[in-house]
Amino acid sequence: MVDSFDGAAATLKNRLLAALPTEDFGLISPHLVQQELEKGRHLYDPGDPIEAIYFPHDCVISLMTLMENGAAIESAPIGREGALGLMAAVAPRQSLVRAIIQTSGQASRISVSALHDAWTRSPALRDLVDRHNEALFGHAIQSVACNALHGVEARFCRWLLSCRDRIEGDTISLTQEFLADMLGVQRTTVTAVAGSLQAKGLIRYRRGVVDILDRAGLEAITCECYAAVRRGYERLLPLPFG
Amino acid sequence: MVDSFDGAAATLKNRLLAALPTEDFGLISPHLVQQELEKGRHLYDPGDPIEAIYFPHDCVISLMTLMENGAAIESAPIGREGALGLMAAVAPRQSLVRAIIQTSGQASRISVSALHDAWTRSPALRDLVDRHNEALFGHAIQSVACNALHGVEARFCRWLLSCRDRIEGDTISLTQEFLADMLGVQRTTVTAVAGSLQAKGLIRYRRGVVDILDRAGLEAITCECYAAVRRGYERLLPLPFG
DNA sequence: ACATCTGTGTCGACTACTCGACAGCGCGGC
DNA sequence: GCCGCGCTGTCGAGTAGTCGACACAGATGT
Repeated sequence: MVDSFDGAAATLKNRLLAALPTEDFGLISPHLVQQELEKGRHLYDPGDPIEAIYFPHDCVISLMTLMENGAAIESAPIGREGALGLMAAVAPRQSLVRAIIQTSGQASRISVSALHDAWTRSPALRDLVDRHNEALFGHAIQSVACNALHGVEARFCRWLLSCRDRIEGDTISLTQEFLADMLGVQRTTVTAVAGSLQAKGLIRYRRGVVDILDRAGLEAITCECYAAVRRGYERLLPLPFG
Repeated sequence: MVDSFDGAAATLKNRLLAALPTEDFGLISPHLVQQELEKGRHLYDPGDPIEAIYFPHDCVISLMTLMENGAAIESAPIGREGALGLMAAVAPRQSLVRAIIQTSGQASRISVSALHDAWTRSPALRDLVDRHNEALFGHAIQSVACNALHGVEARFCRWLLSCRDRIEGDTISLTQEFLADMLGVQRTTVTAVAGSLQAKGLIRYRRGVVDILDRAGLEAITCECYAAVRRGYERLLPLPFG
C-alpha cells in the first residue's frame, strides 16, 4: 500500500501524514492525490460543503473570515503542520471560511468519504484529527487576543515568521496589498512598517517578494503570540514543524 | 435514570443537554451534579488538566486568553448553548485558557471520565460534541476578524447582546474595569462608550450593573459579527439559544 | 458618623492607524 | 523600443484609542 507512494516520498512532507503509523497511513495512502496548488486559488468559500481535505507539503493555505463589505481577514494559516478541512473527517461539514492558497506548492488531497472511512478504522488518525483541531483552535484564540492588543509591526513580524515556518526558505512571495488584507489594516500602514523593518535590516522588500534577512531580529520584535502558538502546535502535534 | 433529575428539570436549561435523546441523556444524567457557580471563580487556568465539564444553565463562562503581562482577554463566552471543556470528552486535554465565571448561576458538572464513557457509547453525544466544538471555533475566528476591524462601540454592544442571549433578563452585573479587560481596551474608553450608549437611551449604567434598555437599538449599532456568530450556533446546534 | 475602598467620570497629551490622493517605479506585453 | 498596469512610496488631515493623573460618588464596615 505504502509502496504506491515511494516515488513521491521525498516530497511528502506533511507532518500529520508523517506522524501516522505505517499501518494507518496505509488506509489513506491509496486515496491521496498529490497536486500543485497555485497561489490565489480558492479551495473553499463560506458555506461550501467540504468535499476534499488537503494536506500541504510546502504550500500555505489561509483561512479567511469574510465580512459583509467584502473584507477578508486571515484567522489562521495552515501549512505542513496541519490540514485543511479536517473537521469534516468526523462528519460532513460546510466551510466556515474562505480557504485561499497563500503560497504555491504541493499538497495531497483526499476525498472526505475516503478519509472518513479511514477515520472510523484508525484510532491513531482519530487522535491526530482531534489534536489538530485543538491546535487550530488554540491558534484562533491567540489571534483574537493578538488582534485586540498588539500593534501592526508585531503582527506583521508574527505573520512573516509563521509563514516562514511552513515553507522552505526565507523568501515569501506576496504583495503589501495582500498582506494588508490578511492583517486587516490599510495598505499604507503595511508600507510604513515594511519600510521600517527594511531600514533595520530585518527584511528586504522588492515588488511582490519579501526576503527574511534576520529571523532572530524579527522574533525579538514580534509579540509573544508567535511563540505561544508555536508551542501549542508542538505540544499537540507529534512532530516539530519548523 | 432520567427520573433522578425530574426535580431539577425546571432549572435544567442547558441546550446541549436538552438536545440529547432521552436514552443518551440517561447515560450521563446519573453523573451530573448541579451547582451554583459564583462570579469571578476560575474553573481552569492555562495548562490545567481538564477534569470536569460544565454545562451552564443560566451562568456565563468566559474563555480568557492570558498574555505574559497578565492581560486576560475574552476569546469566547460559553453559556447555556454550550459547555466548558467539551474537547476533553474525546481525549484528555489541558486547558488552553483561563475559564472564569462571568455571571453567577447554575451549571451541571460531570467528570471527564464519566462523560468520556458516555461519549464512547452514544453517537448522538459524539455528534453534539463535534458540532459544539465547530461552533466554538466559528465564534473564535469571527472574533479574530472583529477585533482587527471593528471599533470599541460595536464590540461593546456585541458583548452585551451575546451575554444577554445567555442569561435570563436584561440586567448584567459587571464593572467597566472588567469589561475593559474582556475587550482588551482601556477602562477610560469603556467609560466613554458606556456614556454614549446611555445618552442614546440604549443602556443604563449604575455602579457595577448594566441594564439593557433597547435591545434592537444595540443590534443596530453592533457589527455583523454578533449575528454571524449567532447564526453559526443556530446552524450547528439543535436548538435556538436566545 | 466616620474612614475606606471600589468603581466611575473627566481631562489632556500623545500615538497608531485610517483614508484619500497622487507620484513613480518595474515588469510584462507587444 | 515603448506602453500600460500593478505594486510601492509618500504626504497630510483626521480620528480612535492609549496612558497617566486625579477628583468624586456610592457602598461597606465599625
